[in-house]
Amino acid sequence: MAAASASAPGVSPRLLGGRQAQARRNDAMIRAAARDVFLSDPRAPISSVADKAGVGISALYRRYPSKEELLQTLCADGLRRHVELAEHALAPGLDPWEAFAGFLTGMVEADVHSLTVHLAGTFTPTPELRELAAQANVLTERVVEQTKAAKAVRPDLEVNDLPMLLEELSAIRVDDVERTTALRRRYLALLLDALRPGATSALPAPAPADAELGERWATS
Amino acid sequence: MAAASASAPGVSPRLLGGRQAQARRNDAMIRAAARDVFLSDPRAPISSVADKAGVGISALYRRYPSKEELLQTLCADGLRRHVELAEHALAPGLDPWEAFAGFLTGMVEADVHSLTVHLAGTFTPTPELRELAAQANVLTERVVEQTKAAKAVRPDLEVNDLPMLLEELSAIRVDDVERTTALRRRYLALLLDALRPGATSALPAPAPADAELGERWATS
DNA sequence: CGCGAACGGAATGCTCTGTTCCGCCTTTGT
DNA sequence: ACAAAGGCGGAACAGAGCATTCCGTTCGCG
Repeated sequence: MAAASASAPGVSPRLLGGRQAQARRNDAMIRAAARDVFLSDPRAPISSVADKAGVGISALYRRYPSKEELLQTLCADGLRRHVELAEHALAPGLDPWEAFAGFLTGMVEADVHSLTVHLAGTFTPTPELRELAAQANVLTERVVEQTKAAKAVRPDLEVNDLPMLLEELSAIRVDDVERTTALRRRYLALLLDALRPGATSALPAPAPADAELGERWATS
Repeated sequence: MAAASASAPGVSPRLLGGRQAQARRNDAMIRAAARDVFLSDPRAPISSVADKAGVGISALYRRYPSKEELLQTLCADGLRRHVELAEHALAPGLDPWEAFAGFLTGMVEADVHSLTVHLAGTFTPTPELRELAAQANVLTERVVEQTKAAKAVRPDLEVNDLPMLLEELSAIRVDDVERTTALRRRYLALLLDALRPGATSALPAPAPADAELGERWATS
């Protein structure tokens, strides 16, 4: 995944168009590379994205006028995924616990938290971003409410616990990406065991307040 | 805690010695400031330590020849605390679960993980550090073994899970330090609920291997 | 065969930091 | 009372890291 296609002269001769095809391929490579790189280090230099994508820096700047816009794009992608997952969990007919657990699982697998909250400090949010974030917030609240209403989680769990729990899980990280996912699954399972209703000890402090979560995504 | 004592001329006239007393006070201030600062950001500049301590940069460099040595000192402090806590948990006569839970609680309250693992990337470990780390490792293993032998934790918990779980907990962080501790207590309680033995789901992936933990503290 | 979109990657200018250095102030020894 | 010396504050220095710009090159297409 280092630098394969863009530099070899005769490789894969015009399977698709020519220059335009490369451009479209580069588009995808860059998106993917940016996701990978910034997922593992939100403050990574833009050159490492170019390196990972196997393209030059100009290819990057041709598409995104600045690093900030690239990050905003990635963040928006993450928020959209967040919304999707919440909507799926709210679909009628699902087992409440399965819906809730599936929501968390999806959030962890897509590393939505890293894509949104971790990136949030590194650029100024656009109105669109705020809009998406507000939407994600509302839907997430609804998911938690639905689950609590069905008594499918311990009653002392609050909405604002979720970002913190996701923060915990996204701190799990080893060099290998797939192994990281596997490990996160392990500790998510542990977490889910603790969240199931049943004889459990009382939680010793109130859940995070909105302000403590950084209110990066104020509901405004 | 900004800059109170060091700059006002007539304040607190020689309550203790004179220059030597200030030096000793600075010593403590600097240690504490460094702990606070690097705990909340392992890559913080050294000037922010000086600022937080309310002293100039020279006061710092008088004591520690370089940033690296300061970090090494802090890390050693953390490891020593780690060893203490493990030894305490191994003291005979304690309830196995209480010993284990107390160990984790102590590790979290002192933020040992941030002091050791998080700092570990930012300097080259000294032999003394390696020695301490090896000791901490061995004792921690013993704590887990003791707890598992007493069947006081779920059987699928492994020693190498602990660093990851501590990593999770040290990801909990808000601006206010005390509130951070309180929140960590909350999520530690959640975690302990999941660790207690009982009807729990199987964990879906093997625990971290030594190498995956970064083997920063190789047992050598 | 020539035009121009798309690139690669060096060059630029700026910011951030570890470390050094210099002049000042306050004890302390005589 | 005075001069030397320990401590100190903070400006100055040097170097690294990075976003962004710029220029020469490549290659498909008309």
